[in-house]
Amino acid sequence: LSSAAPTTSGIRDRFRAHIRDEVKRAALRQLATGGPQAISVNAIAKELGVSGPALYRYFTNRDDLLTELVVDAYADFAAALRSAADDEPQGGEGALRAIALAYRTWAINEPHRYRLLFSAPFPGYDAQSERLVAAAQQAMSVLLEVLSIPDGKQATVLPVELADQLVRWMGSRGLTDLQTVVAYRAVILWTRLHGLVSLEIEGNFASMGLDPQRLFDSAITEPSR
Amino acid sequence: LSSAAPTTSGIRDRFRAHIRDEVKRAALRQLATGGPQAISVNAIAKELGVSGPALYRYFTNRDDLLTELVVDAYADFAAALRSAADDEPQGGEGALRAIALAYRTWAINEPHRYRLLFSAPFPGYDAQSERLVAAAQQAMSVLLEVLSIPDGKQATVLPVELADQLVRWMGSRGLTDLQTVVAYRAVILWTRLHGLVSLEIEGNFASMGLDPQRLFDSAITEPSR
DNA sequence: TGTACATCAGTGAACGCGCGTTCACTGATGTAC
DNA sequence: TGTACATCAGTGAACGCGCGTTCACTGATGTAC
Repeated sequence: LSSAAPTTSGIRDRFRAHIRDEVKRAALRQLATGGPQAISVNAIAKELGVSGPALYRYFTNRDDLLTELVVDAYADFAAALRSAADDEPQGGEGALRAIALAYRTWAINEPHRYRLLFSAPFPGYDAQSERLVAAAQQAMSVLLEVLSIPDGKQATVLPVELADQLVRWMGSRGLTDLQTVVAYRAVILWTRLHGLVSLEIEGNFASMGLDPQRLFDSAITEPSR
Repeated sequence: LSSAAPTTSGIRDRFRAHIRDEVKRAALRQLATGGPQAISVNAIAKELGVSGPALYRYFTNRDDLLTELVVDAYADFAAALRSAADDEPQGGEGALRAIALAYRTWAINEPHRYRLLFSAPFPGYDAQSERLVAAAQQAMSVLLEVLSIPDGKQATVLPVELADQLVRWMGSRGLTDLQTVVAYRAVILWTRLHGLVSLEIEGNFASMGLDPQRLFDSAITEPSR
């Protein structure tokens, strides 16, 4: 019923918003502990010292709550990247470095939320809801825009089809003044960051005795190797 | 009880092995459909037209079955890479290409199994069992060995600590005649392959309108960009 | 300012469901004499 | 070759558990007169 945002900000509405927040925080705690399917309406209620059905005053159902978590994570992640990019002189040598660092830091600090965005989603959960798609697209715009750092490298020759697809995507996202090759570079950079970060998150480097931080630094320092 | 491998290969033993296999295949089907936690003893039994408790003749419990699946996946994945490497003239220009292709092909064909290896594992599942660790280490040896392709690039200067860690890992895996820088290169290549493949698997490129195959080809064709 | 009423947060019981696992058992099947 | 016995695959009932969700309800709390 009542998952609509409260436009009128009466006393009760502010109370509602506050509780919604507490529920979400408890859900994130469970996510961090036991993975996505550990998020349980009843368990959250118990954690908040309240009966299970009480939560249905604040979220229409479990899926509604999960959607909220994902949407929040997208926004949070995008904001972190944006902020890192804004702190740095645009297009400077350190820009990529700063953004890469922000990317990793966010993921390392909240691996479960990072997984929520880029790893296997909730089982039996519909990831095609309008809200979700919108949130995802917005975050991806920020991510790729921020990673679109022109470098002095020789021009890459892209297959026409790929170039077309990139142009189409850029158009749909309002990034019209972007070189196609730069957009391509941004996508590639993203895949590299994700590769490093997602393997680190699952403990793959640690189990090999490699220091993830150092590995990341080396990989980022000479991105062209 | 009876999860030990049958050394004596009597009639009943072969029967057992056959059923064990059918159970695993059903489990993989459920994994493909509903994710890791959709693998249910009772559901598998139903699919095989048998009562739930019957399966306890073949696996001591659910975790035992899961372990089996993961171990199999590691072996299978490693075999695919090994085979691709063996089909190619060693160290040749096409070697990396062939292995990258094999890597992607395996992952694309069985994304759920690929996730089993490199994405978030089963919730509440102990991934530290001896069998599992052994299987994982063996597969990683193959993966990195196969990716250890010397190239003509200028020497990379690695931080001492990272170099030490790499040497130690190589030693523990019996890869003594490997240059440290080449091992480093292999790790980096792995992170790039994983980045591309894991993002493709979750549909991230498709949702941007990008052809994953073409993107992969471009990324692999100019790995130094 | 004081009172009456409508709103709504939260409760407890109940629903049907599926899970992993145990237990005592039946009955077929391979094996040993 | 024929019979007796031990093995063992599979059954059905039962265990305790937790899940999401509904329902009719109580009682406090904000609001309107």
